[in-house]
Amino acid sequence: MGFEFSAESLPTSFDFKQASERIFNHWVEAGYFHGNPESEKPPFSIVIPPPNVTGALHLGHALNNTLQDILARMRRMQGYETLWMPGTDHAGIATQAVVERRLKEEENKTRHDLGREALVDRIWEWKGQYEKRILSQLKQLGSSCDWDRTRFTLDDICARAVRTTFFDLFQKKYIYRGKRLVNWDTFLQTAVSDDEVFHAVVDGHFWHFQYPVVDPQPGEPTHVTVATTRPETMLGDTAVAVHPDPERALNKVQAELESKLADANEVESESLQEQLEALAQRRETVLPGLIQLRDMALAGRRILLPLAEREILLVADEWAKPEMGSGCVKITPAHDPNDYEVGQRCGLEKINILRPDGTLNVNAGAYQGLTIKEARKRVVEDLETAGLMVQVEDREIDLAHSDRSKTPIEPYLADQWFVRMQELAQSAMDAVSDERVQIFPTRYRKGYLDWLGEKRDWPVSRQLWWGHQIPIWSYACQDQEDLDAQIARLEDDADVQSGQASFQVELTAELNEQSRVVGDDASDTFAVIHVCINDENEALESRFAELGYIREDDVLDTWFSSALWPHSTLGWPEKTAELEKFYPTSTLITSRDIITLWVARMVLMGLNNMGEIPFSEVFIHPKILDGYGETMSKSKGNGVDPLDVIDKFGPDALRFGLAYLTTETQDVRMPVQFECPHCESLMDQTKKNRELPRVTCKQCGKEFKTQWARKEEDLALPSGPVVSERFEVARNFCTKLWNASRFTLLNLSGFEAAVVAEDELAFEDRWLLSRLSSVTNEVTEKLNRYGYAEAARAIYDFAWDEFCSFYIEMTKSRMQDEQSRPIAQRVTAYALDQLLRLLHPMIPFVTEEVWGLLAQIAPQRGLTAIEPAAESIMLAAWPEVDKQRIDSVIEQQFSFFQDVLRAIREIRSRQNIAPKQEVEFSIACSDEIVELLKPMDAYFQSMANARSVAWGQDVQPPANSANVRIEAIEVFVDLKNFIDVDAEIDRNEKLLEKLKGQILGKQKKLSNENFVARAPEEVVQRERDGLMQLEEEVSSVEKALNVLRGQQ
RNA sequence: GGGCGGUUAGCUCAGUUGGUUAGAGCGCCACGUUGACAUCGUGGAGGUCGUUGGUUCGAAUCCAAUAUCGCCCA
Repeated sequence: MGFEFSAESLPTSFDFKQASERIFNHWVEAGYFHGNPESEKPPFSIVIPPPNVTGALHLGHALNNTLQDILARMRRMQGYETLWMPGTDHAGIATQAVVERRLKEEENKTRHDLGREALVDRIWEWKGQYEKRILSQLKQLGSSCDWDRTRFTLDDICARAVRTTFFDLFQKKYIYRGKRLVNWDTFLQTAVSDDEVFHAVVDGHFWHFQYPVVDPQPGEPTHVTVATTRPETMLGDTAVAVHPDPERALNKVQAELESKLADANEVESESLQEQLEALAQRRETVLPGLIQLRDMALAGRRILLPLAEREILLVADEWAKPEMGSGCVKITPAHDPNDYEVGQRCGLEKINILRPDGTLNVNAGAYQGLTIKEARKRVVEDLETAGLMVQVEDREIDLAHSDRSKTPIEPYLADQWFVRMQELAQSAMDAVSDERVQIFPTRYRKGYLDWLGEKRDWPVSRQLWWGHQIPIWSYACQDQEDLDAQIARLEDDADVQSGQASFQVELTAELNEQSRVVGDDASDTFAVIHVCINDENEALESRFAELGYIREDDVLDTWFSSALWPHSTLGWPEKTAELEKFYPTSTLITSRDIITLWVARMVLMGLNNMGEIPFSEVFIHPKILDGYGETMSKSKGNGVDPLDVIDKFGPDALRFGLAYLTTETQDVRMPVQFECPHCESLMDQTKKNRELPRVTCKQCGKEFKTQWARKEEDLALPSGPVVSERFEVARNFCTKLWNASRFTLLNLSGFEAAVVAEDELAFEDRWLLSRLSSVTNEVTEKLNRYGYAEAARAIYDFAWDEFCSFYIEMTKSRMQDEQSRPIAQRVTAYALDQLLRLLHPMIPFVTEEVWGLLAQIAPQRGLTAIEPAAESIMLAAWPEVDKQRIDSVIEQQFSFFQDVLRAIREIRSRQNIAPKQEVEFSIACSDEIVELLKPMDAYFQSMANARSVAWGQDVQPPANSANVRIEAIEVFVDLKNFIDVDAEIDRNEKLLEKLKGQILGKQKKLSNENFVARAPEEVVQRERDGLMQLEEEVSSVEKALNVLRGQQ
């Protein structure tokens, strides 16, 4: 037996920088990450929530992927054929916007200067760059994805799945075209989604003007007054609304004000009082008029829209607020979301007055061709000229802006493709209701079900160039004859008959009748025929093009392709071996903001395409917030790059730290710091300094750059990474594990594997094995239920407090002893082996490294059976719980030992006795406990430098002593001449006070008849026992005090 | 406006079905380096569990109201 480790060959900390890449490459090359569809093992599969290629990964991604990897690695060790499918998402609008913005910044060009093809090429370049970066980040994290299978939502395989799905839905008549109010960016000429809109307060005006009533009867008002911040929209007005029951509405407002007044303070009540008075006045002056107008509305009376000289309706709708302004409101359904709703409720026409570029269209009459700004000016002038302008107020306006172009958003009615959700949504609701799909934590079910329950049709068009172009070719028919001819031709078409293509007719007139949209181009079209083609088929596509069919420009919502992810990545619509083996997938791990956008849609698409749910469990994990409770983001500057954390603390520390934080209920707050690149000191990030391009270090006074650096002089500075101290715990833990391993390796010289018989085990061996079994059970169960933090805590506490602080300390003497060494070595090697396996899913790198080292000196090991160590810890079996080993008696006994040890240490500490100074102690306790503790005698020596002098019931305190009582055990430390009497008196007096307080509390409880009568017998008994115990303790403290006082 | 969640030590978080006067890590204080580990060891100080009311013999825990912060939806 020649091999042994030397202290020199094993550094005192794990060099992750040197080891990570080597270890990871080895795993990849050995093919451990590969999911084999031909395997006989039971499957376990996860699809990655594909990170989008807009930018690099942040800490939220690191968390998401760590959690997936922990499960994947555990399942692999448990003998499952595991597939973790990686990939990225094209993220239509976000990615295109980033590239367009750069194009503008760097070349001062718009996408129109480049054209569709060239722009898309640019975006592919961007994608290539960021995908590479993202995949590299995932790999540095240690993600055990099957990298050979990496997919992208816009690659050929995914594209085919999208095309097939769209065609299927089209055939099922789930796809239709309709109008929808979108956030229109007139600068970029595209719709942007709600979350790409920001609101900013700007200075504006509030114009009040009058519309004449058509044929007013005697006693009726001749005009109604309306107000708006956007006067030009009046050209698209189709109604004026008044509240259907203005009196009731005012009563309600009054009641609310009064109830507020009831419990308002003085300052508030003054203003509330004023509001109430104004309301009362309003009842006098405004209410009668509103009631009259309401009646006129019900009678179907009309208003004359000035300038346009059109008659519009007067309608009754709750959107009108009788407590505000004139109580009447103009309605422009095609250009305001609230008015759109009113339009839907009241069946109003929706008149679009805008062109995509933000100039006015033919519906604006004389104002056609003007920009919005010009039109506003002219409309205001013309209303003034007509004597209809009543008042102009200056007002701050909360205006929606496009995040992309920073220009104001115009609500705009646009053609959009929709997916009909009635049946699809129901199927996805059923899957969760009957628990084929389980969502954890369960509280997220409600949001999922509520959202799907609305069954709102899904608008899938995006006015972009980057994405899956909608595979529809449309033909506008001029009249019935044209339509009939086209239909006849299509019905005869061989490709239509063979199911390669499918068509739908959209009758424009009918559609316009339904929603009464007045557009600027639709009026002369009789009907539109839409043809959908089921696959990339250039011949077929160009044949339709030649027939005058025009391809839809828009692309599909990114979520459309992500919705197919669990089956598209496995090769659908081909019937692949992968689908057969790994679909449905086992679990989905994601964050809560996309439960509806993504999770719900995967369920319904999985059911539609595969006839089966895409996954049986969903785990929703917390979000990572900064120290102020704000979500981390690049744009705020409070984001942490996982690579910075990995660089500073190592991948294992990042992973363990994240797992340790993943509790069920809470989001994670993570205060972040800048690390000064000059002196390495940390500086708290504040709301102020996180926005600066350069920051001055408070420690050394030197400057460093941040992510905001743009100017050359800033960029020249070294960069200060953003990190968080919260990973220190995890880093320290990894180092602790490394050093415990190091100790073990150094003490395994001459190790020989052999079965260890039960009676060969020392007391502490049996204790450790008992604890190990309990912890194995706990870790396994917690991870099965996504209890990451609980599992991490359990294994952390065991490894640190039990394995290191006690077991290893106790083996130190055994390792020096020829006789006891072999058993101590075998148990230690076994325990370390098991501990490494339990930790491997969370901290794969350091465990793999130690595993390899352990194999050098203990290539075969085990307790009841000797087995050769697997070549990699990834191939090692997950520890089994050995229930036989769990021994509560031993654990109880061991805790007595720990208590006594702690008591001696405590006395040493409070008496300020130098560690090198040996002390003598005696223990007064029952014979049974003596029997238990006496075998541990040597450990009191080695772990507290204390020598026992007396044991048993008759032990009397030495003359100069300090004592600690633990239940029925009293520990005396003989202090001889170095006693600090005052310190002891002080401490005993404090203790006495505390004990008396506790006794008082218990006495009070027990003298409460209700308690004795109603509380369960065992609880009462526990109180009685506790009281007795306390009284005994008081008497020993009093005794000790007497002795001490005698010595003063 | 609706839904969900948080509020426990200076900081970040645990706290099973209600049952001894509430725990951890970091930070703080004191002491300590000849050999696994100073990214460490030993000991200590530190909390009327957001507020108010209720249920109960008993509430951090259950109920109601309220404040405040966050997220989602409209």
